[in-house]
Amino acid sequence: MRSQKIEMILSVARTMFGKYGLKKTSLDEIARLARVAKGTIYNYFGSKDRVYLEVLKTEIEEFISKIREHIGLFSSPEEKIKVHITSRFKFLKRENNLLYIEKEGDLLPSHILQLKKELWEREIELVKSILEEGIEKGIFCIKDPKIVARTIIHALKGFEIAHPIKEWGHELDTYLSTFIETIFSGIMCK
Amino acid sequence: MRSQKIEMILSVARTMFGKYGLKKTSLDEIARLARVAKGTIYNYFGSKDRVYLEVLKTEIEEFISKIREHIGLFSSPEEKIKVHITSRFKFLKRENNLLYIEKEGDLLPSHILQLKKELWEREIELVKSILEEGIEKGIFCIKDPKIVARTIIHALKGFEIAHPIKEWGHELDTYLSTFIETIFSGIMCK
Amino acid sequence: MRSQKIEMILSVARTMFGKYGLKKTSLDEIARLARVAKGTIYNYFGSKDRVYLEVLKTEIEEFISKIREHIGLFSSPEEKIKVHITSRFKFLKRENNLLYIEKEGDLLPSHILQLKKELWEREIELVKSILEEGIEKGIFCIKDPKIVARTIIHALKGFEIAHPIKEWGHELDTYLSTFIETIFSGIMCK
Amino acid sequence: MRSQKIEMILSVARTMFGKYGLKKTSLDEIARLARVAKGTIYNYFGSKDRVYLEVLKTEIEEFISKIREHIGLFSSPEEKIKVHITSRFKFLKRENNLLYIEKEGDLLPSHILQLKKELWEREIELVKSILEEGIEKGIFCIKDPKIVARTIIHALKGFEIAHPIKEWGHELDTYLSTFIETIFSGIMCK
DNA sequence: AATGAATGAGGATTCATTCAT
DNA sequence: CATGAATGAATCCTCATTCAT
Repeated sequence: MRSQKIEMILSVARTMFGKYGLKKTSLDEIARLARVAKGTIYNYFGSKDRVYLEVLKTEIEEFISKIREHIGLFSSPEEKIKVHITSRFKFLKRENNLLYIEKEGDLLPSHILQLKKELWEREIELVKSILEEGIEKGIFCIKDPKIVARTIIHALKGFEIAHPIKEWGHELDTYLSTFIETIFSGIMCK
Repeated sequence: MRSQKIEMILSVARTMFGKYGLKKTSLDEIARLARVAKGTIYNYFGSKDRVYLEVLKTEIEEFISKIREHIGLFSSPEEKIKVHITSRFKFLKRENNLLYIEKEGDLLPSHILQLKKELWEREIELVKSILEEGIEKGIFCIKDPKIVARTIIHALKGFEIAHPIKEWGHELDTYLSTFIETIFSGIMCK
Repeated sequence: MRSQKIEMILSVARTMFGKYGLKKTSLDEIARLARVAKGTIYNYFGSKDRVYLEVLKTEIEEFISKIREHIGLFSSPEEKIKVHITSRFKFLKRENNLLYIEKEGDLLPSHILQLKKELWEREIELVKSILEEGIEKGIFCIKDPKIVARTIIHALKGFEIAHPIKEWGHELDTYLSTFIETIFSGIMCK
Repeated sequence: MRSQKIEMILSVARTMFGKYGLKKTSLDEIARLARVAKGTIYNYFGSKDRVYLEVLKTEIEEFISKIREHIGLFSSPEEKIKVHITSRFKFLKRENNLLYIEKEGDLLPSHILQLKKELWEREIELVKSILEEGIEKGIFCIKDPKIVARTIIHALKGFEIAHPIKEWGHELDTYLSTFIETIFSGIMCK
């Protein structure tokens, strides 16, 4: 059971990192808003990076489990893919999201970048397994499910880059529909 | 005609920004390598951001015109799309590239992010026009060329994120082939 | 009888202070390695300095008694002086030694510096008494045994400064021989 | 020609480093007393260490040249040695001296320690050359002038350790006389 | 007696920007 | 035009010490 102070620190950190990123968020500010001494943060986490890492890890696990949960509600591979995509964006729509695109680019320490990359691989694996299920059932007709999975995830990530969360309204839904449709027309058996 | 000093500054800035990003490049260093006084840079550009902006603008124009040039060599829409994709990556493979994904993420001032976003829109427009040409010629069978264009560009950008330039070797070619194939199987008329 | 915790703290402190010095050793680290809470150290010692003081005192007593013990094995003043010198260096060669030169220089609190100074005076007294014994026996011909004692001790300390322990190999032995010889040719009766 | 600011910084730095040592002197304080911005110090020196280094270098050169100068006034080797010793202490008696013993012990960066060690070697060489001169002239009867030189310098350094400058009054003179005498009785030909 | 959470002052370093010459 | 000296705010991190439990 984590102390209230830790929770407070993590909560503030999540907000600040989400809003301003690792570099532009200072521990001074986190400490001030969390009403703790800066030293306290160091007692718990040891470094700024570690605070970021902790927040990020939590967020990643939430992200993956949320998607899995939603997917679990459906049995047809088509539905699963659709739900994956919509769940994904629903999650990313949350304010101040650390997973939302590459908020920091190259400026993140390598072990943090690594963590992010691992997340994408997990997501790709998830999609791949759905595709394979679809292939077995004779619904999807594609040669390389891994590459198609990658294409899908990449396209979704690319979309994030081009469009800041704030602008996501109806346009997003329209886009997603057409996107999903396009994808399916490429992978469904004729 | 820009003075030789300006050219020198921009040239050095391009290299440094490309290598280390906006935040991690100091004007001190640019001034030193360009063999001018820091004050001189301020005389010409007024701020660090403006220097970055200038470099970025140049690069964007180069990027677009390079792609256009390559596309112009072909007449079939399919070829044009393929060439667009390959030209794109060939350009981004160049060392110290400011356009390569979001090297800086949120750390870039908003008017610079704006500029980048405009670039992607221009690129999407480019692809869209090719798609429309294909539709007219009865080669492509899709409803909304704008969204498909977006999907293509986004997927390409997503790929950049997941794979640092350095890792681009044969894998890139394989990926691109499959990617192109997948895309085409989705948009070509049956 | 000191509690086991105190012994543990002192033991760890000795190692750490010996390795890294007063300034560069943190109580956090001592507490961690001694498997006690930092507060416990404060309960027993009151401050970091006092911990250092305690360790130093122990070491000083060991140093002096070791030398006395070795000297006691010989009866001729010449031998005693030689043995003093060699015992001295043998002791200082031990890893993580608090007495080895001025590991901390001015950074030590004045009452600790005082303690160190007292040690040297005790050592000088020791040598002086040997010299006096030699004078009585007609072996040493010197006017002021106190100053000669001082010279000897000082020269030995000066040697420590110029040559870090790690470099002590054969060179040390050669140096010591010549040093002893030089000293003796100055103090022995012709 | 160094600017007035640089001179001011170095002057303040010399005083502060001399009084409190490298670790315990903050650049904040140097900047404040020198009436410059901290950044200015970094413009000139790049780091705290470099400031210390600069001060130390100056002091070393002064030290050596002062001794040489005084020695030059005498022609007999005996006098030269005596003058070396007294000049040495006269110099070290100056307030806030960086050369006075090992003010910082192990806490100095290695390249600074190196510089200090080089100084002692230079001083030993100086004494050695005087001893050799004395041997040629048939005044000194010793086998290894290098080791004897070392012994002399070491003994002098050892003395510094045991006795803080402040306590140097008459005692110093008495000590030096006896010390010199003892040394000479050991090295002069019978 | 023992703990360990919490503090907060202190210090080195970086760098965009200004401005007098 | 060009310079480059000077600034000072901003930021991360350390650690001895206190104190409520």
